[in-house]
Amino acid sequence: MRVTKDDTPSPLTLPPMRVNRLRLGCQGNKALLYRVPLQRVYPPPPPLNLSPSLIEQEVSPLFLPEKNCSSTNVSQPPATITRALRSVGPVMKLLPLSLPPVGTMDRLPLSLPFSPSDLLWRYPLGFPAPQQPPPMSPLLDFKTHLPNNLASDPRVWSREDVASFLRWCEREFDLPQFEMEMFQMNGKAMCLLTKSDLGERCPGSGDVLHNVVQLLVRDAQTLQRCLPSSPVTPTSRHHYPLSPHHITSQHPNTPNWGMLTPTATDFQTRSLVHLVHQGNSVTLSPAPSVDSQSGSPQHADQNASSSYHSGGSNGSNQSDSDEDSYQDSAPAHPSSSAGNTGHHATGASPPSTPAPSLPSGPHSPGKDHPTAFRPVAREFFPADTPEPNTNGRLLWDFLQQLLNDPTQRYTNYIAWKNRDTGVFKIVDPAGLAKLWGIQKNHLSMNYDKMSRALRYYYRVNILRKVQGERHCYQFLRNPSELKSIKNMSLLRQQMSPTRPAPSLQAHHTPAAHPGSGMSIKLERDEGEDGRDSPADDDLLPTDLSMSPSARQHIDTRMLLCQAEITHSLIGKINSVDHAKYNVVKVEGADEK
DNA sequence: AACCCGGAAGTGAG
DNA sequence: TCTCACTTCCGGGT
Repeated sequence: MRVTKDDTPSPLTLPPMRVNRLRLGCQGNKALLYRVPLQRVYPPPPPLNLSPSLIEQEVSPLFLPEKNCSSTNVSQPPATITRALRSVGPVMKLLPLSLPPVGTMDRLPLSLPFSPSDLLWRYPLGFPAPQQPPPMSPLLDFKTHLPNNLASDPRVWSREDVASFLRWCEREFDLPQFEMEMFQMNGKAMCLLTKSDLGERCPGSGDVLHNVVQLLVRDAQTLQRCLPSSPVTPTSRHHYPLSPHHITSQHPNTPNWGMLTPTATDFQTRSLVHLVHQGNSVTLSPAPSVDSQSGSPQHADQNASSSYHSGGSNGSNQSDSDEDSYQDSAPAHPSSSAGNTGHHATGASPPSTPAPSLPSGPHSPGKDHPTAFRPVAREFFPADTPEPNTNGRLLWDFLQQLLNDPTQRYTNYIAWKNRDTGVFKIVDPAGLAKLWGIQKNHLSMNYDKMSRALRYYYRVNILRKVQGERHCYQFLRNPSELKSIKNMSLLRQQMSPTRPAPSLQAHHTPAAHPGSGMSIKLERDEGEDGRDSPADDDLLPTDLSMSPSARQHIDTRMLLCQAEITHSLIGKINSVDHAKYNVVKVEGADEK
């Protein structure tokens, strides 16, 4: 579904903006938003729906301590405020708030991607937080399926609660029966068990259990930070003015991509289903795309019969980010800066095309505001899956966005040669590099450097060089896979402190998951370019820093296990969510 | 000369 | 402090 600007402000992403940031400060007793010097601002800033006035109304009473609030000290946000805001989690995440780069426009070779007024909808004034639920993870959704008697915080569970939880886990995750004698402990004690502890107590299920517990704990901690008497404490479930048109959810039959996107540990993410619970008039639309259903993402290898482009049933190869369906409202036109002859398509015009909803996070303005600031439902990966600020910040994602620009404004820089196979050509290497440099605020970027970054993608099978053709590369992953790469990367990051031990659960096989949209392939690159791409490359899809030799020492099983666990968890979450969806679903909402 | 490759070290954000 | 995704620089090859 495409949404017009009126409907949904498109938090744009491309190209980059270098703008002043707003920071929260205080003056006297009042909170202020003030600018801080030019900083790098990435396209999808987690929108913060704060306005000075509202901050005064809503925040000041609770968050503004008298101290630190000097009328003269406007140059730095009082740490207390910052902490206070941080303490409520992403809902009140500071920054970046983009403002029109007043004094910096001239430094922008590109026209701004949006007008100041655009910022109003990008960062609508208003303070939705009061009724906004705290950051949720998908787990919070399935958490509601915990046995009724269980508190959300496992640390307060009694011994009986623990037993109840374990039984529930057995059911929910198809785990082998736990030996209850091994869990004669209360919840607090259980939470203190390490992964290996749990592994010993329940071989084969320990890591799953550990992950679940840790996620619950983390959520509980997050909630604890959010709930206390803060103005952001959710007070109503009806705050989200979600209309059927603005939130899509996953069809129960839809592969897990929509739900998979938010990593199980992404606590800045609320699943769509959660939103469904928040607002009771949510229609899940549009119908899942073929891609989403397609289950197993396909590679775009030359010999792949399938289309690279499997991700886009609408005919556009939507990158993961594109699947977020964003579009810039008025993307800067590169041409002006990169010395290209690019057409000024929409320089000052409002987005005429559907606004891609940024992975701006669950707290994007759209979800918090009734009409004007609603997030755009993503066509293939429904609005539940905001991705934490990765859009446009990853090079491949950036390229995808340019390539998939609906109005083809960047074809002077980069263009598909064969969209179906993911082959594209960098038409203007220098110009593209410049754009990338702007995006990353590395103004000395050139093609040499950018191409080095591209070459790192060979290693992880995201890209390959098209032999014999200058400036031609090929995406080896379809959008779904790219999304999974991102997810896995995020998950890996988030779970890094508790990475699973290299144990492979017997029932977790590294096979593709039919219908899940996720497949863990051990496909080996044809190797025509001789790159080192061990079979497990796919398993570390985005770990660009790892040397090939180091990669060879990676315990593939561990990775598989991790992926499987992740998949299992998310799949469970998904299925639970679906079940819940069936309950909550608005009448008349057609699942098909 | 431009492109392409990949090693190595550094950077900055999270 | 660590990881990740680059960035920067480079020597070498085509």
